Amino acid sequence: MITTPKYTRDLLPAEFSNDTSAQVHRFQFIEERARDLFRRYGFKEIRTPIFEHTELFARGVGTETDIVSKEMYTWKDINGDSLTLRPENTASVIRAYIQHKMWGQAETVKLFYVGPQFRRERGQKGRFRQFYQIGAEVIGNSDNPAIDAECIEMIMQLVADVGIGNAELRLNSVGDAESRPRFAEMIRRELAPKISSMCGDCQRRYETNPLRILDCKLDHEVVAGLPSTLDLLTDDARQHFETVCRYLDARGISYKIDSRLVRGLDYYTKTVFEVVSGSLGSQNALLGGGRYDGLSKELGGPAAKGFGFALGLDRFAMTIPENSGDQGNPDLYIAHLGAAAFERALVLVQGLRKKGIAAAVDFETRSLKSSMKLADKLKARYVLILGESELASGQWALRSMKDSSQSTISAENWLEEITNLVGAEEAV
RNA sequence: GCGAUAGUAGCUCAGUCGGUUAGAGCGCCUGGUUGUGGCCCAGGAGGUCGUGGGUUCGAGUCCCAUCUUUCGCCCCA
Repeated sequence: MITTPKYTRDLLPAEFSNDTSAQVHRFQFIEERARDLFRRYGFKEIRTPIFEHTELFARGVGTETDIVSKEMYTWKDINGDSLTLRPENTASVIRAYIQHKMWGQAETVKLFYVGPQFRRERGQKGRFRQFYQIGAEVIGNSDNPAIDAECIEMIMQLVADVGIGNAELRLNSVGDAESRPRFAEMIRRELAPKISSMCGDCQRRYETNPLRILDCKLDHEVVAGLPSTLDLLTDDARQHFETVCRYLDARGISYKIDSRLVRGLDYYTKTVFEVVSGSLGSQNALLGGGRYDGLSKELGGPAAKGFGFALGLDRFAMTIPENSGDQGNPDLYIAHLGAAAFERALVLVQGLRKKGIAAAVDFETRSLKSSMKLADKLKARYVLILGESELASGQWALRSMKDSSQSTISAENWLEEITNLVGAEEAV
């Protein structure tokens, strides 16, 4: 039997999946809520290729990151190009911003994306080799803290809209280009006497990227003893961060400042944040993001500033309440008896579907009993019973599966009567 | 890449010390008299016990290998 590749999975309709966190209607529900928010906040959708030139991610994400150094699906195309399945989407969006010279059209560009990303990681709860992200980016001349605050506001609104209650927002600033060397210098100075006893990763990071040591879980006691990097921010970066905090306060958005929060992508500057949920297990980040003022230039574009975030749809789907989303069951099922009724039913569903009603009909003619069973299994809200006596009398029976009540539909006015009854409740 | 778990029916699982035709619940199909779902009752279909090798008179059960799952480390969404 051919199955899904390692650590990938099918997202299925609810009736085919016991694993609620892999049911498509939950993903659709989250996407719908997100799209509605993006519309209100003025974000337009962008769809970038699922693969790009490898160089884009190497330069954009950073060669020192885990993602680029060991998690990318990279292959050589026939013409010799090195191509890579996108491990994240921000670099692609910035690439598109540059390629299409968007800065010439609008001072501030607001884009969002929805789609699969690929990283060759070992699977685990909430982590897959093909996973889905929704993200948004604000790109332009301005690095006004109001942008940071508005994006965070929007994303926290989404968290609330989909019904996630126990999420915590963590906030930090990783500083600007001038702050970074101060962090590194401080960390090297403080850790010089202790580094030989720290873990292998930290010893390597000590040389290559000292900031990442803050992320270490093994030597967290040593890390906890370090001075806060927030004290080392340049005036500009500090002021920016304080303003973001003030703007969030004004909106009534609560957050926890975590000076050890370091993100694994190299492009972040100043504001970084993530939202975690206690109910996720070890991979507890629901979403993450921040500011990346150097990325456009790094990729050969203008010196545009940027702010963005990505949320893990798979993890959202695990966290939203049990009954979220509409499984798409029929509004009405037609139980037909006999050849004449069957042919009539085929035309009736066409009319109902044109009116926006989810009408179902079985292609086999069967007993009324098994038709009713099927309607029950399909979770149809109503059953229209169409048999010989109904056709003869012009009085059709419409049964509510919820309360077992039955009413009569007249053959002359059937479409209106049914739409009124079935469609009216639909709107509720 | 490292560590740990598990793999028996569509699903969730039981299966004793190695010993006859491998079980249960749920689901599915059929029936319980005329054209009415759920509840109940009866019957039925469905399994190379992940795969390959080995030990043995005999392997779902023991050994080795391999694949896959899940969870943790790492890292991220």
